[in-house]
Amino acid sequence: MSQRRILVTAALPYANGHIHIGHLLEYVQTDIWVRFQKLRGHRCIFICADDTHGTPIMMRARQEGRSELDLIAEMHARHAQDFADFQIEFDHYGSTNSPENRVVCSEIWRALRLAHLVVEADIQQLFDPEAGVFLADRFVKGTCPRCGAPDQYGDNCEKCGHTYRPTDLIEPRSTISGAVPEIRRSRQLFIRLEKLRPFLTEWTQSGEHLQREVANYLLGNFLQDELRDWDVSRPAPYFGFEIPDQPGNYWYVWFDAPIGYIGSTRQWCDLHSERLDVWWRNPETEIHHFIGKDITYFHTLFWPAMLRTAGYQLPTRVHIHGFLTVDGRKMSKRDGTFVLARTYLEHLDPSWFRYYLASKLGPRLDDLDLSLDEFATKVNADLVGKIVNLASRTAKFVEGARLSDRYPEDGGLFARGVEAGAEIADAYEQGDYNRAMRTIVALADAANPYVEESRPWSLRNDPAQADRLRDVCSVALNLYRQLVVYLAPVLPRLADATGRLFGSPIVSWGDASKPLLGATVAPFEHLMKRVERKDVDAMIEASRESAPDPVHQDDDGPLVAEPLAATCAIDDFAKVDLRVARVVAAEDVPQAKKLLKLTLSLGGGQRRTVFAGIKAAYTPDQLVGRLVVMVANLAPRTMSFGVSEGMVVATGPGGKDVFLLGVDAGGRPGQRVH
RNA sequence: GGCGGGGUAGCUCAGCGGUUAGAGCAGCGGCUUCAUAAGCCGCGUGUCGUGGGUUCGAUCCCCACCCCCGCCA
Repeated sequence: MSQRRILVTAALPYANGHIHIGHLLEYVQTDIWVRFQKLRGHRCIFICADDTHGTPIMMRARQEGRSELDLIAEMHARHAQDFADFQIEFDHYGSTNSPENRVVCSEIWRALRLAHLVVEADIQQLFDPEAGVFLADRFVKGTCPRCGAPDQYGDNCEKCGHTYRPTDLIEPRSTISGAVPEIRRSRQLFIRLEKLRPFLTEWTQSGEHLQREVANYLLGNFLQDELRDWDVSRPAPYFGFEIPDQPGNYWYVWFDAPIGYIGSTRQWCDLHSERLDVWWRNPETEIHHFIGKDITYFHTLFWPAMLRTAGYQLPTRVHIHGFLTVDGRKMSKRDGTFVLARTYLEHLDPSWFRYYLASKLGPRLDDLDLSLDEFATKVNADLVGKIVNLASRTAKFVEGARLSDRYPEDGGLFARGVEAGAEIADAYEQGDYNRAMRTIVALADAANPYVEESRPWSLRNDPAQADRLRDVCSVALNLYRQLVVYLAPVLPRLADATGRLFGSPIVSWGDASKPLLGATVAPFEHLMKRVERKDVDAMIEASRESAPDPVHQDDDGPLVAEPLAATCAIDDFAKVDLRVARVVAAEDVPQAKKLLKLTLSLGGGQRRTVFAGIKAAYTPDQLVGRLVVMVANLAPRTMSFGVSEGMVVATGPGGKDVFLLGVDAGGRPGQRVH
């Protein structure tokens, strides 16, 4: 078997959120494949990175009052820790916001320009006048123009499935500020994919680049008709890379994200004195992308088009998987099935999850169901009951002693395991992990009766049978070790522990075909715990978000529009001096569109002048005499109409929908709000 | 609507032209007691979605239909 050179990627997780078990399906799947290839002795590197650009990152950073760089640095560290704790081992985990990535983006961009694939066009887009940003589809909500369902996103209606443009929405609202968006024109840059349609048709339909159903899907849905131009620029403000030959415009996050595969490889190359071209411009290198079905066309149309144009090697294969469901349903925060990686780790062993996924994963893009009952029974029955049990029921009989120097007669069990190795390897190679697991468990099913019939627990009572006892245990432990070699891509921790048990680490697939002879057996350490249903339940409970109030059916619109801020300390809160104040005078500011001038009394002759943006919601005479809450220690601010000495607090999305906070009966001007 | 995938034992699934259709889990009975209440043995008359067709022979091929699921920038 000649050594292959293989570059593997998993999709770059977005730096806007934490890793959850749905993400982990992909990283575990990929990590297993990579570990398998390495175990087989191939040269294989696993490259990934955080995907850091785009409007959601920008908005979130803004809401949290920090820089984008600060946000993505924190997420990078958290992601890396979550992955490491799930035993997902990258050769390099970079960031799309790196100098290396910018260089590769520029280079690919130049190639696209040279190939005359970049065109300009004016488009109409919704713009949030309050936040000052153009609104991506998912930042606009409104009423579906076809079926009238309220509260639908800007791209399609969840109720009737109709797709439309955000400008088609009835009564659109920005989910960022709640403002009514304006339609603005912007000049943007597009990639003319249509020119590459013959190439893409050929590439997607030939060889083993894609799963058959994916190739059919592309042919039926996209490649049949003229390909639309792909909008790859975004006007400022945008968190990303500015386009060198188009100042004030940025590459759309989906342009630089896949390029991150190359950018991150480049960082790895610099760290390891490797040449990028060996990995990305060499037909002898295999490139494998693992992705979820939701981002299929980015990786099977746009990405090959970019690679082709810039002279990079095309993917050998794009491995596409389905989504993770829990107990047959979409992950849901309310059901507690939207489980963060961190929450899982607080309750359960990551090895269990890796094994469960492996036992269910196949080469196709079906969704994978995490049935919580099955999770517990499968792990307990297969791993603990059958496989690990082979060691735990025999190792202590030979603790501190040596295994036989010649492999004893075992009725052909070990040889059968060697033979099965080829099929197991083939299954791993194909991504048919469930077949691999079934084959491995079947070997364990054959090994346990051997122990049963050989009765080592009886043999140890008779000193004359010492050799026989050692032989029986040598067989059982070698069969166990053989299985662990086959499981090593899935259960690296178990492989490590097994290596320690025999003082001989598992380093290659070939370790499964040679019995370990004469090795000294170390004191037995527990290899794997059973899954306790109560721990699973506790994890679900910890993930559950409280059910909505049964009487007040409040929707999640406000929280979606403005997610909760980061935790602050009580001292932070105390810095803001909120006071009850009485409005003693209120007058219109004719030159201002939004403002009223309020005179507030804090009692005892203390007066403050405050300009409040509530003109659309209140008339002056509605306000005079009432109590409001004001920020009393806000630094005064000079406005063109005078100095504002604080602010009144209010809620609501803005415009006419502004609601002042009141004070229940008994509150008095000057009292502090605690 | 179009395209794709699927409908096999109570549950999860394997098998995909050929001997009486399989495995795991669950259930029942027994054995064992080395092991983390683990293990071993035994127990399945299932219209292989429905109706036609091809064939010596169909769960497996062909046609029609029914039902589920996914996708449709």
